[in-house]
Amino acid sequence: MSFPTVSLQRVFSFPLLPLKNFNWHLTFARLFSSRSHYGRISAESFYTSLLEKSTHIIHLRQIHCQLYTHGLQNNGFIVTKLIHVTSNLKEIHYARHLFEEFPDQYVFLWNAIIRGYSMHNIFDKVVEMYSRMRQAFVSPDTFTFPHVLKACGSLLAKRYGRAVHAQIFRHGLEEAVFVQNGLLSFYVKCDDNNHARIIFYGLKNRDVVSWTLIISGYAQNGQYMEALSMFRDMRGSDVKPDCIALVSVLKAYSDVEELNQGRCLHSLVIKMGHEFEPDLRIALTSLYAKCGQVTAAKSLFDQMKFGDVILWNAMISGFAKNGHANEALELFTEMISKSIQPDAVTIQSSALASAQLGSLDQARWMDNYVKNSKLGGDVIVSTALIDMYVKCGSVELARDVFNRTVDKDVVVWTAMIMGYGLHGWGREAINLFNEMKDAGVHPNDVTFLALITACSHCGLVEEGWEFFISMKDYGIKPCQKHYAGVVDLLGRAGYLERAYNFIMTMPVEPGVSVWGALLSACKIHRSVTLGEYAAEKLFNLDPLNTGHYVLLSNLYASARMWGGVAKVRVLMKSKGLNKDLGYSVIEIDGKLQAFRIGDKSHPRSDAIYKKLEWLEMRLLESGFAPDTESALHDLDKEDKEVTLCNHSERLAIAYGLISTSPGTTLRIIKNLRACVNCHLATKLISKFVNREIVVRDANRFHHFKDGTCSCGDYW
DNA sequence: ATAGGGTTAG
Repeated sequence: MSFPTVSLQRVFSFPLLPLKNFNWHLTFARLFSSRSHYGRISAESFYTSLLEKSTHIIHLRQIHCQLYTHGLQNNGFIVTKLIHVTSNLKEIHYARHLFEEFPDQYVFLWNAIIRGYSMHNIFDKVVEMYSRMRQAFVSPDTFTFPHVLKACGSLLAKRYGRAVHAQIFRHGLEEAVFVQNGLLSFYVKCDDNNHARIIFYGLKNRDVVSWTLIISGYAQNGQYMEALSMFRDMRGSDVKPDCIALVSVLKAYSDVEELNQGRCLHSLVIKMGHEFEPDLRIALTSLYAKCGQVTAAKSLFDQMKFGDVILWNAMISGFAKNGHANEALELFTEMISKSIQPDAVTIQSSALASAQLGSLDQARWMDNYVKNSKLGGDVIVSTALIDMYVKCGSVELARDVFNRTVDKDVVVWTAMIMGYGLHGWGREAINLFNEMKDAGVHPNDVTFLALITACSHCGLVEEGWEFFISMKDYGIKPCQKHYAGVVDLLGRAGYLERAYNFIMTMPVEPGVSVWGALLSACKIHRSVTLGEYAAEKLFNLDPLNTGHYVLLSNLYASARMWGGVAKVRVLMKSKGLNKDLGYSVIEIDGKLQAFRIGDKSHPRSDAIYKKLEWLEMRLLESGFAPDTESALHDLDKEDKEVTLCNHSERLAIAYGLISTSPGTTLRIIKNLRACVNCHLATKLISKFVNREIVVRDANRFHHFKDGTCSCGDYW
């Protein structure tokens, strides 16, 4: 069979296209020199070369026209190639046009158009074309199935995928490793590990892709042990892991925060000479960051000269998740200054960092940045912004973001419900929940957690209890957090016995969060015996958590049991634990200023203390009588700080008063829970200085105004 | 011409 040929003379007589970056003469010269037969080359190789150099749709249209000029429009080889290049240039509609006008499409043409849709993730079209192909009685081959299976997996089209599996079987392709890996990938995406395993063990020749698929399949399902034992099996086989396989295993280690195993894999990476592979760098950076090894992560990050967005994201989220909010935000601005385009994930992590910082100015800046970027429409970005505004003290601005979010999913609704709850607006939370149901969005487990917490924060005991009971109507099984939420709801309201009985009827073993909620309720209501019981459980379950010891100590102190206080102190010393020092942060002109108890480090210290004296005087005039606990004498200095409330909050208020114009809202963030005395004092202060004071404590928000607090003294 | 991985909200 002889291919149609095009003489070079005729080629040169084509009208040459005046296009930039497209040197026809050079193309011909290259063709010419690579041929032994001067003058004549096959049309196939000529157009292949031409198409490989095409960079614009205009080139393709011209080539398409030329095919007609030379009667080559029905040359399957060339048109297939044309469809390929057209798809590569994202001109999928034009590719489809080329396909449709071709007479008698055969398997090559079908594969080309299916590939085109597949590579641009237009999966419903992949399935549509595959169905049409079968209706046309064209037999799919080993090149068709991988695309079709990818589409089925991405669409989670389980039934269709099973049918495709059957067709693969009928075509006798059970030995084709590409097709079988496609099936493996399909079952992994559909969370069907049983079938994935059957395919994997049925494979005669497993390649590195098969191994990677089965490992990441287990990891995605949370079956980390199986994933890692698969990796061991792989090491025992004759298939050598490549970069992608190593990245998958590293991810499994980072997800379970297995730092030591991860380190071993790091040395394997070095041994195999992959340490400078960018993708492995990212995986390693992420591993160290997730395991809290921020310094190690940063040094890996710094060694990368040309990092892409994902590397920056890994580092920013690593900082943000480990409480290094400032470093995270510094990286974010550095990234922008280096003209690396942030994406939705970058915003997410940076918004998380802003939320931790608690600075409303910073939050507004992030919001503005998003508004001016193309990322505003992203639901995940909106959710992150809502949570950020909520944690920076502004439910109103959070609501603005919420209102302008189109296509609200359950996570956005839940974030907003949670926001209302955090600020003590339980009724608004419940109303929003009803709106959400009216909008046809189904609540999930986190939604109910948000509702129970919201009710708990403002004493809506029966409402909260009803939400807990109604979970089963939605087919949602409560987990530890829900049980802890209910214990908090009941206990905080003073129903300690009901809370205890509730714990006793739990179908699962109560965990740290449940006992912690009970102990904290016991502290509020000074129930020593039950509190000691809860503390004992906590010391067994979680012996190194400072918070539990402090709670018990405070419980003893509130009941004036100084022996108990001393006992806890000794216990803590024996475990080498120290109390967290209290501090308060206030934002003035976008700058955060932290104060500790008795802090005199600020340059304006004299003025601050003068204002503080004035505040104390006015407080006494307003009838502020510190709780009698304040007169405690049996406590050492440190215990007094905690019991009396550390005065950092009042220092921050004093600084705020002298640094802002009258009427400005003061926004304060503290690391510990609000104490009784400070809460009372701040209420009074808000009245006589005529300011709104917003305080974020370790647990929730308080809005002080006109002598009252939004929490209704219930926290 | 076809398959696997890395960042990810409440």
